[in-house]
Formats: sequence, C-alpha cells, structure tokens
Amino acid sequence: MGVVERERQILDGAIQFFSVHGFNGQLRDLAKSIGVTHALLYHYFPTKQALIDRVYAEVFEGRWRAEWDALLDDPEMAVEDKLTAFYLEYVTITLSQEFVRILVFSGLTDHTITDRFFAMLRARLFPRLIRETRRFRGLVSRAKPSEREMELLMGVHGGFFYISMRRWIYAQDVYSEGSHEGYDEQSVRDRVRAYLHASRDLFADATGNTRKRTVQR
Amino acid sequence: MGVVERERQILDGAIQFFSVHGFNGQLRDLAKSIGVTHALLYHYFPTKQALIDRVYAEVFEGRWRAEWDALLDDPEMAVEDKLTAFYLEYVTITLSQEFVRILVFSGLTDHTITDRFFAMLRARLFPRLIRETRRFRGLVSRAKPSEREMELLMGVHGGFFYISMRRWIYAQDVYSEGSHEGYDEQSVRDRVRAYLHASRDLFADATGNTRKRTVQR
DNA sequence: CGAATCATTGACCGATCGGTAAATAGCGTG
DNA sequence: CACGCTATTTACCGATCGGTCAATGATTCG
Repeated sequence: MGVVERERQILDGAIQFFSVHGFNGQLRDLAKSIGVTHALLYHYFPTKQALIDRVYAEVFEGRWRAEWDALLDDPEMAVEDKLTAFYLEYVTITLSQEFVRILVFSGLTDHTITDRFFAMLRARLFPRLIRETRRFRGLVSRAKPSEREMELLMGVHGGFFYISMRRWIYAQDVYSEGSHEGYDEQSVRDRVRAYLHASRDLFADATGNTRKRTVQR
Repeated sequence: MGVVERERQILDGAIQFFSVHGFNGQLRDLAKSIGVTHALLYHYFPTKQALIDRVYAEVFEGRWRAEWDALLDDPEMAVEDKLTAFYLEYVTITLSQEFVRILVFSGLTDHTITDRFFAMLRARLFPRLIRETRRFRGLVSRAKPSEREMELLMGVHGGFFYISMRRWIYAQDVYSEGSHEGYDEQSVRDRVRAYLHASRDLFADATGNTRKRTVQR
C-alpha cells in the first residue's frame, strides 16, 4: 500500500477509534481495528501524542464551512430563514459523531480543541448571530452585546448542541424525520422563532428603539 | 481514623478525583490526593470497579430534590415563576461540577449513569414540564406529547444543560452575578419566557383551543 | 533475475497499574 | 505493660501499554 494512503487510512481509523474509546485507548487496539500491528503506526507517526495531534487538527479543520459566512452575512435573506438554515447544517455537519465526542474528550482533559473551537465561535458565529438578532428587532448596532443578550443566545445555541449530546454522548434516540436527514427542520425553526421573538419582546425598549411588539406569524 | 470516616473520606476523594481525571485515573494518584497509599483503598473497597460503582451511586442519588416534585405540581404558582425557580435550582444543584463531569465520563464509555439519569428525567421532569407548558397555554390534556412539543422542550432544557457544559467541560467563564450565586435569575427567566411564549404561539391552534396570541409583559 | 529500498512484523524493553500479602504501626483494653 | 485487633504500609506479582529494533516480506528498477 502506498505510503500516503496508508497514512490516510491510519488517520481515519484513529479518528474513529479515539472518538469511541477516548485518547487513552490502546494503540494495539487501534492497529487491530485497522488490520495492522501497532508497530507499524510508529512508521508513520513518531509518538502516540503526534498521532493525537494530527487527529485533533484533522477533526478541527474544515469544521466551519466558508459558505456559512456568506449565508449569515446575506442582507436579503430573512433572519428567521437564515438562522434556521444555518443551524440545520450546523447540527448535522459540525456536530457530527466524531467531532462532538472528540471535542468532549478534549474538554474533559486538556482543552486544546475546545479552546480553539470556542474561540472560533466567538469570532465568527456569535457576533453574526447577535447582529442578525438585532436586525430582526429592527435595530442596527455594533455595540458590544450585553450579558443578557448573550445568555439568551447561548440558550438557543446550547439547545442545538444538546441535540448532539443526546445523540453521541447519551446515546438517546433523537427525533429526526426531516428532509435534512439529520434533524427535523420544523423543530429547528420552532426554536429559532422562539429565540427571535423573545429577543424582540425582551429588548425592544432597551435601546430607545421603541417598536410595537406584535406577534408575527 | 474511624472506619466509617475513612470510607467517607475515600469516597469523597474518589468523587473529586474521578470527576477530574476520569475513571481510568490511577488509584495510586487518588490515594496520594487523599494522603494514604493505594493499598489502603483495598481495605475499604474490594476492587476499583466496586469503588467506581459506589461513586456512581453516591453522585446519582439525591440528585433530584423531593421538593421539586411539589414545586412543579403546585397548582397556585404561575408557570413562568415555577419554571424559573426550578431551573435556577436545577442548574446550580443538579448540574454541579462533579455530577456533570462524571455524567459525561459515563456517557462516553458505559452508559450506566446517563441511562438512569435520563430515565429519571423522562419519568419525573419532562411530563411535568409538558403539563405545565400546556397549562400556560390554557390547556389541560394528558395526551402524549408530540415530537414537536418535546423538541421545543428539549431546546430550553438543553440550553440550561449547556451552561454546565461551558463551565465544567469547556472551562469557559459563565456569567453569574445573580442572587443565586450559580446563575443569573434574569437569564433563566428570559429563556423560560422565550420557551413558554413560543409554545403558546406555535401550538395555540393545534388542539382546537384557539386563543388570541397576545404578548404579555 | 538480483539488489536495493521500504513497508511490515515479531520480539522485546521498561514503566505503569490493578491487585495481593506479609510486615508494622497504632490503639484500646485487661 | 502486654496483648490483641485493625488500620496502614512496604514490597511484590502479572498484565498492560508506549516505544524500539532487528528481521522479514514485498516491490521496484537496472
């Protein structure tokens, strides 16, 4: 087998293996799951830690889709549709089995992945969501989000993360009959609407931007 | 030292230790953290697994407060206040550092704790929350919750769980200036309101119970 | 076909770790 | 103080596991 394919094969096997057994799984078992001896692993990776680092990098990179930047920044699309579309993909693509489990394994020990991942969310996602939420309220502001604003956002966001927790950590059945094969679009939309409407109700007056609080259908 | 106190000390140490290092932490390190040798542990617990089982039992039992049954069943209290009060306590008491981390460790390997815990939530908590949510909508029904209804509930519930994830797994700072020393009451209330109002908006018509969808302040 | 190269393996090393058992330290009691 | 009991330790065993290395198998190329 070619050196590059074998390395690829080991890496994929390692991602799968470590996401199930955690990072103190034995290299002998990993090797067996691939169909080689553990000594061969050392032909491609100098140490176990080096392999783990590669797994980290592999699992982390490309986790954020470039299209999502454009999607979230699209000034034409309605906010509700936008957030619904985003979270539908986010839940299925980003919060995949291997990623979530490795993320949690990392969070329980060193924080190498969780720190980077959270930094990314704070840089690329949360500001955009806050901006869009404000836009939904008919407000344009670049002011730093208040703690209360952020916590409401963390509420929805965490709710979506919890779907993956139930699936991949707790091994519970999660309702998923929707078209997106991962999760039901209706349920995503329900939550997004709950969030947006609550935001409008709660923060309508806080900025001098008094608007009639109507319930839109 | 008395046999019962020593056992208590070991158990407490084990809960702390395992919640940090996971269940394949070494007994020698655990013993050192207590200030004894690892051989002594075998004087009180026959095997490592037996100790782990005790830790599981210890951490799990009493995690649900008896008063919560009464609180959630109180027919006088307003639904919003009730859910706010409940989740405020739930987040600080149930979702403590040791519990959440051990729960997640358990979820990643065997599911002994997560299964039991989820069974408890499904038996004692979720039906009550669904009932109260319906009550908020001016509806009394013992019909089995629809998937959509449940998923909306899982949204809030997961949002609260996420607070503990951020704290104890991701080691992020979480806003907590409220009176309850654990989490801000305002933020809990905001989320509860978002959930209840959304539920009213979304499901108002589904049961023939047509009501004017007004936003209450 | 034969030699060089490189992927792959089997055998081994040393440290770690759960578990055991004999030795010892500590303490209450006659 | 001496005796007995038990809490605690020291020393050890055997299995596991990361890592190494010499030997072997396979492949390419002149």
